[in-house]
Amino acid sequence: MKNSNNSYVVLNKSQQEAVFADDTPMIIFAGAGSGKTRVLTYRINHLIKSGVPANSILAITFTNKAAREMAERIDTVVSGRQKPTIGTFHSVCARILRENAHRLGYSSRFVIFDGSDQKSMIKKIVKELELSESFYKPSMLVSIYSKYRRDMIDIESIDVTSHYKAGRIKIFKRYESLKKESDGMDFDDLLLNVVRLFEENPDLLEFYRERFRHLFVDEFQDTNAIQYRLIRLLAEKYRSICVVGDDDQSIYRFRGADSKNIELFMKDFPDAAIFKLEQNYRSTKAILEFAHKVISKNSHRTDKQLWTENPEGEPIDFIRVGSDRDEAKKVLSIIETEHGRGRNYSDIAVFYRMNSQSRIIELELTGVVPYKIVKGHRFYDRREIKDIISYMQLVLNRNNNVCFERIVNVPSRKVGKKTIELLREEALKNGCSLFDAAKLFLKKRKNAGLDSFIGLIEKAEKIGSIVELFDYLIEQSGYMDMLKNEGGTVSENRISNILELKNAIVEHSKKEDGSLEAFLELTALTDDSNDISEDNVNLMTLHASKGLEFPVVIIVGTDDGIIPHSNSFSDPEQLQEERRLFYVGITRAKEKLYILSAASRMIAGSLSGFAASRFAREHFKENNYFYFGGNNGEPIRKYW
DNA sequence: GTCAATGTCATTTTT
DNA sequence: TGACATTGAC
Repeated sequence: MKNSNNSYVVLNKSQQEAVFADDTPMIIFAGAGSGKTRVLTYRINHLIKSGVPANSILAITFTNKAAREMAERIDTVVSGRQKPTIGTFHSVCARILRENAHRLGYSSRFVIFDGSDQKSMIKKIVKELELSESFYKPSMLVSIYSKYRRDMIDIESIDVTSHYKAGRIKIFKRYESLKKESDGMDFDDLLLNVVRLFEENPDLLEFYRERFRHLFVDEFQDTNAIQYRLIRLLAEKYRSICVVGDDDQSIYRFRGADSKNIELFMKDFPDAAIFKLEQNYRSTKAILEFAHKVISKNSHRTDKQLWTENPEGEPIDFIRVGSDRDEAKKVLSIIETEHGRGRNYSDIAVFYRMNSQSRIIELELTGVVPYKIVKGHRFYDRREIKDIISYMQLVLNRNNNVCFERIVNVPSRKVGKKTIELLREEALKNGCSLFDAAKLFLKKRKNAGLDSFIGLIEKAEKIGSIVELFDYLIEQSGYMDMLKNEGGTVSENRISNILELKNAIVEHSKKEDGSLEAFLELTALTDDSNDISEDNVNLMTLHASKGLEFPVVIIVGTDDGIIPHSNSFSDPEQLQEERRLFYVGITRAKEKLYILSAASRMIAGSLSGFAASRFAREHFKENNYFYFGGNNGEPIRKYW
């Protein structure tokens, strides 16, 4: 077995202990870069070798990318045709639900609504109920509701004494019924419904306990209450469960992740064997020491100290410049310097706290240095892609009102607000979907555009091959023509995105389960499967950097108010999470780390001043000033 | 019903 | 800054 440096590796002592431990509940505390994926895959291979059927193993990862990586490393020679199930919580749950949707009153072709679907649904509901749009903000409602559901709070039980709460409850109820009507589930439903399914159907629970007799959970510190409940349900009987985590890398509290699940696990499985992986194989001593200084300021950590046999390495450069523009220029010059020293562009990554920071950096890099944004927008979130996918979803399930409304007038068929309003009334009256309402409507009134739309979808429903269906839809709907007529680079981009989607469909159709349903599921749950092959500088948020590593890392925006974000100032818990986020970013670096800070930047259209981040000031003592160094951006170097 | 111009508002992180 | 909604002219 080779590691990522392409040298032959063996397991160190603590790794071996974990890999070959008895099949009892176990928890592995794996520090950053300590080879946890290696341990996980070795252990899975070990189980298979010792006679466990590969297909009775379920490994849950945090991202689909991690799942793919792990799948590649599972020893297929040993497992033969059987394969372990590897996926994220959401994709595994979706699979379980497809097999049993009827028990919950869904069809097996139910649709998955992602975050932006949720937002637009809520927005529509607020309008429909004639509530104040400035008060009931979709994104806020989505997150409040998600929290309710994660905490398993029944909205019926909430007191509605205050009118704003009453409004919310109304919205949430309507949202629930809208989802049901459309035969759709959101991300929370995927998890909740599986828990419900298991708790209400002991036979099913038995079945899946048998099916997934051996459990592995990666990034355990980022599981939420429901996910933990699900794991416990499955694991209780056979108690073959291995969880891997690092409380220092818990950065998804805002999404309900609770590193207390680690304590809970140890309480629920008091006999769990505990392993610690503390040797780091990734970073230089300089980087690791800096990382440790940053994270050790947090309280309530499980005690551990990473160490490495790697060389001391280059010192960390802390660079403070005058403005965000200068910062971007500095990023460019660092990239050019590093590239000049013989590094590939793909060896370099730039991390930022928020997506909006990427723009100014892109401005400097475009045309000079090749770069790619790692899931800035997910590919499947792009407008043209969502449009086309909506077409396909509607073909699959004509009750999907959300999709119907999205595309009935794209490209323009002269079906505007007024017509849709009429269709809604019709649908309400007859208790049917918008699609069927449209058919009824057409019996009474002429509407050429709507008529052609209905015809388009009904014809499409008869097409068997998904590739043919795709071609039919983009051509006959007039979508391609619309883009071609628009002209301009934006439209050209959209066209090439659609062609890329076609590639994905062609690829998909060759797969074992090449169905349209399976494809649509992929689009809802997949993070960008972006080609790693090309030589690009990687740009991404700190969150997106988790699980990755790069020889050179540049962290920008290390200012008080950005990292840590100003929203966290008042909440010590939140502040600790920001520190962990910074720690995650630092520990991605293998050889060289640059920390950048700017004294002023444009935020939301206005210029504001920033002090260097407290996380940096603690260590780079020379920089106790609000502003220094002008625009020259000479690094302040710190040697340890 | 469409389009362009103007106005308003928000900015954390994501499966 | 720019995404997005609303307004007003055709």
